[in-house]
Amino acid sequence: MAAAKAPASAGNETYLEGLNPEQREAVLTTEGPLLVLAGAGTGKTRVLTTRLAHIIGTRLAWPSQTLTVTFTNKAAREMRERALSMLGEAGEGLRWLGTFHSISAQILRKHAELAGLKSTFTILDTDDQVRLCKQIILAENIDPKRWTPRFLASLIDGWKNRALTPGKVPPEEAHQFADGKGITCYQIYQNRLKVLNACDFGDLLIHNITIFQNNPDLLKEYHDKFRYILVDEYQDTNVAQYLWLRLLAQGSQNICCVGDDDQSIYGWRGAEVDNILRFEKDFPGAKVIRLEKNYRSTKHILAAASAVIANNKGRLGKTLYVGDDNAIDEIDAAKVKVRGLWDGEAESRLIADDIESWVSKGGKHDDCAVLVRASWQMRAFEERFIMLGIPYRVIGGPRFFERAEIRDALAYLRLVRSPDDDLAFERVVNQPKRGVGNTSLIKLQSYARQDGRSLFTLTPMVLQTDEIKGGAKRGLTQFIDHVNLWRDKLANGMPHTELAETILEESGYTDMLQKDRSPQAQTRLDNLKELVRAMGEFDSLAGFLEHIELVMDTSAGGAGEDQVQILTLHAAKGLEWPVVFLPGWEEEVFPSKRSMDESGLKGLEEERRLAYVGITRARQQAYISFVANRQIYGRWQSVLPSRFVDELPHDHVEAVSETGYSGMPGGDTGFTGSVEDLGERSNYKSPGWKRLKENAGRFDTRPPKDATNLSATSGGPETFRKGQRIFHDKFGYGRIAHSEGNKLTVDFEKSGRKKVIATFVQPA
DNA sequence: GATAAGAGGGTTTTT
DNA sequence: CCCTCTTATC
Repeated sequence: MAAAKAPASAGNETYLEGLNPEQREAVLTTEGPLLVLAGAGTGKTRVLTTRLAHIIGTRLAWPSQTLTVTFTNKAAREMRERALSMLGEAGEGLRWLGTFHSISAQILRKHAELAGLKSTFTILDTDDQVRLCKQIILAENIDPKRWTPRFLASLIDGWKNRALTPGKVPPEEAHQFADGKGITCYQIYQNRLKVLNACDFGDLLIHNITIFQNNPDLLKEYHDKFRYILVDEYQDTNVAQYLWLRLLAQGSQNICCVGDDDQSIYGWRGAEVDNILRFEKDFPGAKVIRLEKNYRSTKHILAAASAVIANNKGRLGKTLYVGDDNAIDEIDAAKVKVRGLWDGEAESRLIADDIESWVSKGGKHDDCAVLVRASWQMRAFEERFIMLGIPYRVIGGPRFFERAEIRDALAYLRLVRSPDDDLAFERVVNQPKRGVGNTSLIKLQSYARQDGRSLFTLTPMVLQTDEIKGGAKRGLTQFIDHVNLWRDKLANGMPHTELAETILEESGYTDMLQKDRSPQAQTRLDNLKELVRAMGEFDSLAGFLEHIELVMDTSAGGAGEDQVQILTLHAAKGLEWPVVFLPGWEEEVFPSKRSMDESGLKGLEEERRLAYVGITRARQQAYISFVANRQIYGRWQSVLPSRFVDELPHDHVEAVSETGYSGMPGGDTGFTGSVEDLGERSNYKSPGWKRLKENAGRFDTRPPKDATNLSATSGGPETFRKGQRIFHDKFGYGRIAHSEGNKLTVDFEKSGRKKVIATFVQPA
């Protein structure tokens, strides 16, 4: 971009072409609170980046005097890249650009003692939290089956999202858990964290808030430090984050938030859309500007997304329109395609084919993304892509840092750095096996509880008594000695990667895996090597631990390669691609059953916003698909098309049934045309669709093993027509020979053989 | 205390 | 279906 080289103040103007003069001035006016309400693809991030560049470029503040907050690490990374490309060297030193959590962690490290912590505190992940909750539940004699640790953890999380410390939880809510013990557990939990010298994600913000509230002088320092505050995705802030921002913004009042109420998709994590609706009240004198001109997508994509989101009540409401200078020639723009298929395999096959043909026409894999509702849906695509050799990258997915071996290695490192970290101690004290079993651990824990000291500091004293004998004693002694030795090495300046290797070697962990002949063992060793490699990118152990505790991000490698991206809808927010595939639009999958069970209409509306986010990720072409049968958690189920499919506007959507699935309107005739043409056949009125609905859940429609690649059939055995042409991966093209009873026989052209390809079983 | 087999429970999204 | 936690047995 040419603007990168131009003087900052002049160059930045070119980034704001779509804004009217008044809006442009507001963005570049640097005084007072500003809210930018911006629909999808209207250049939200660009506005924010431009403002940041303007502030720095015109020397209103040094980079280190600006605070820029995002929600995801990916967004932070992107923001930094964009700012640097606009500013060049002037942008060096954007120290306070990051996620809410990473920035508040930085601040907390500096003033940890004000929150009763040491600056080496560890940050617990979800798994640690749940384990801690379990211990508390057991200690309090609560039935862990009736009141699960997970539930307690989410309850506490919810309170922290709303900035409720144990003293502030409303009494009626305190009774939600184990007949009123909820608040007690919360209190114990907090006390335990203090002893462990640890905090969880929520604490990072809560501690910040308390420290600021109790130390006005310190807060004043931060007011002076942060002269300009910029916030991305404001609609996703929770109460704690809002309070944190308000405290920091009290000084300069120069806070600029951008957001879109239609893209609020983190309600389950405590996000309050209210924050954005209330902005003008919270920040008196605030300017509000609206961006409604979309630069990203074709009119069909926009129309489809708008029509779906229009079904939501309780939104600010805005009308997006297509910029006349959009890259895509409007005349040639393709409609959004909606496709019904037999099962998930057919779906992944079709999508893989589409990607191949896109690439054969000169497109890149990079241009394509598959956006799913839940990560279990990713596997089908991975399998197909591997089979065809399509390069792909999973973003998010099963997380590297959540693997057992990685967590073990990290626990060793944590313990070396922070001896009070009991959770780390418990995790690795007998891993690999050292003869320290449950009994010994319970003994140690009861002593530790009495003394109020950590396991690690207390164990040497217990070892001097005869309380623990034999193998357990030997194991513990060796363990303690090792950790002390490693700690010395760290203190004496051993490089952290070398330390990690030493620990893995001397603890016997590598040995254990090498002796393990199971197929996973090699992967685990590889993962550990990868971990050490990743550590090398940081210059200290502290820096590394800080990073992984917060980031837990696997997307580091592989960026920039030409790969199809597979990710969840949540992870896709803020990103865009020319071609976007949106599979799995079935009731109970998307909108997700769980979300609707738990949050009813509110949940449904959030799911719909997710659909809106999904569609608007596409620049040129969006493909929506649903299937008749889906394997969910190992069980075959017949499923219905999502209600969101029905909400799509007929004028802008093309219904395609390339595979002869008669559950799809017109599917049994191989029809291709507009949804409007299908008229009354759509909206569940087609015979196949109707039957699907009636028979939902009644048939076990699993095809026999040798016909798993079946790609053309219908909603039930009686819907097959003789002579109907179908395709089967293994046997090629064929025509239906008989549909008798519950068996379907096909005549295959290539082999000339008749074959039973599907058996329908009606459960008793 | 270690190991193997069995029962039971939970299956969304993320910092 | 997969993973964890519990129980039984050595």
